[in-house]
Amino acid sequence: MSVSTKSVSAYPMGGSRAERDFLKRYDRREFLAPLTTVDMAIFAIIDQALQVLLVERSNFPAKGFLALPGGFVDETRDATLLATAHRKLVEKTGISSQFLEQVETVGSAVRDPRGWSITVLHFALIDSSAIVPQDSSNASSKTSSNTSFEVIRWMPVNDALLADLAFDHRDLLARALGRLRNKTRYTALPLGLMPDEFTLTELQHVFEIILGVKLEKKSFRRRLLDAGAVEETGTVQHGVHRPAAMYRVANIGNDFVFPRALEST
Amino acid sequence: MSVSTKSVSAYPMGGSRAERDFLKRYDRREFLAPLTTVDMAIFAIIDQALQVLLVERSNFPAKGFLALPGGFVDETRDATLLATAHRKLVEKTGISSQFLEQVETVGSAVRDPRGWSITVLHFALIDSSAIVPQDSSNASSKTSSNTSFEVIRWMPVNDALLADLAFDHRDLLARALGRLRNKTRYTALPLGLMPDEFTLTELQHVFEIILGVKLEKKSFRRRLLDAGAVEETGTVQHGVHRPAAMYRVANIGNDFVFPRALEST
DNA sequence: ACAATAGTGTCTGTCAGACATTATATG
DNA sequence: CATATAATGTCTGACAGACACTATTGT
Repeated sequence: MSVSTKSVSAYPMGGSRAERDFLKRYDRREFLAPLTTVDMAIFAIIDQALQVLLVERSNFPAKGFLALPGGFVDETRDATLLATAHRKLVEKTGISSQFLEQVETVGSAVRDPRGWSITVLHFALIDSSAIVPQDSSNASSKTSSNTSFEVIRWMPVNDALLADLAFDHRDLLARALGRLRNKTRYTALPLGLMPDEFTLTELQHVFEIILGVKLEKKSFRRRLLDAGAVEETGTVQHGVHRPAAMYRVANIGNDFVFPRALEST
Repeated sequence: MSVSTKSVSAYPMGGSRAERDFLKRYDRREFLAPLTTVDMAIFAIIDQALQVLLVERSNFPAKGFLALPGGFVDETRDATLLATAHRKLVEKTGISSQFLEQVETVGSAVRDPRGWSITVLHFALIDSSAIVPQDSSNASSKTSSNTSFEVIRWMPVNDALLADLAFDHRDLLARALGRLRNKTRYTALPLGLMPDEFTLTELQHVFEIILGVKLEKKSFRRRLLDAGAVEETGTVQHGVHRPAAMYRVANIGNDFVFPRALEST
């Protein structure tokens, strides 16, 4: 009740002399902030299974354990948290992806033995056929906290959920996977896992792998075609029997949120 | 390919001597982490409008500007990020709420003049009739970064979205509001804004205030009653005309996700 | 009795599920 | 031409929207 909206000018333009003095004297190093990292659950379909990229930690803590790739914000290179996540993705896979999003942020006093720590968890979906094998000695895989090599390994998510991962990474993986599964029920998100061209049957199989249930062919095609999420390339894929029309992702970047979820039961 | 799942024991149990040595020598103070805060968009229905709690900043930077309440993780008191958010809520309103959730985390080099900063944005829904006016001199409103009083002010969200808020708080408010509006379309989330007892007409009005559209009475009642989200208290509210049955929230803590969204158009 | 609000009956439209049917390749 | 897979036709069921209708109170 004491501040009128009109009485203040837009922040941060200008800045009073007092504010400038404050900022000149301010030194972040005087304050202890939680250890903050960005962790990635990078998914791809490999050998007809949903797999997640893990790294073997080459440094303490949890040295030798498998972990989700991640690292610290590089203040000189990353303009935003999404940029940090994107950088991590490219470092590990050599490719970029439109299908990169924040899942949630987990922070607690006990999740890392170094002290109160926070991780901003993201997931990324990639087309496994586009992966560029990363040289382990690649300088870009070094981070401010890690100057050694990290061995990359893909593992089926069902195995990874049973493995002893570093820190709370099994829980983080479960959260990322939960988000992916949920969004698969009401969006066209799994398009992010497909190669440039694919058949609708192949796309349906990917949905089925993620959800762990069989889907109705007719409903599935109707949804995606009516929404304009995919478009025919004009070519066909010849197999042993009737050839299948090839499709590509249409209107990439669109979200394709469907009005009802699949398998609501 | 080089690490067998079986070859590692569960983390963090045990911990090798080398790991213990590493942790003994490790000092977080040597690393510069982004400035990390938890910010809150606390919503309530006041005067038939959706309002948000703002504070007038009493310290630099952005001194004098209105801002979403927030602050640093208190490593000695907060076990998790949710605990930090909950503590902030209680400090500002004097009450607790089951309807407190993380929205997203925003981080960039430019959002705070002190340097690379991150905020973990949450929203909370409260029953305005339960608010305990907080003494401005309440010691618990002091944080490690702020030892002065903060003036609390409720403002209709539509006004707040046009006001000059500190930092990027107008954007944060828009994000929290977007989440609230979206979830209002397919969950029973606005129950968090209701008093202990209410009529279905009152509840419908709250939904309408949030969404900014009129809803169909029959559909609205059918949804909530069929889902078991509310239950009759057995009492009625006498007004000028036909009395209305009073309801309370049923199965609090349940999420009540509906199979279809409202006003999908 | 009338005005105003609470509450119900019931029809329609949309879209996912089920499943039968037709289409088109290859061997 | 037999068979496997691709692709379509069409009926059903669940549930939101529309809106007319009935119910119950105070004045």
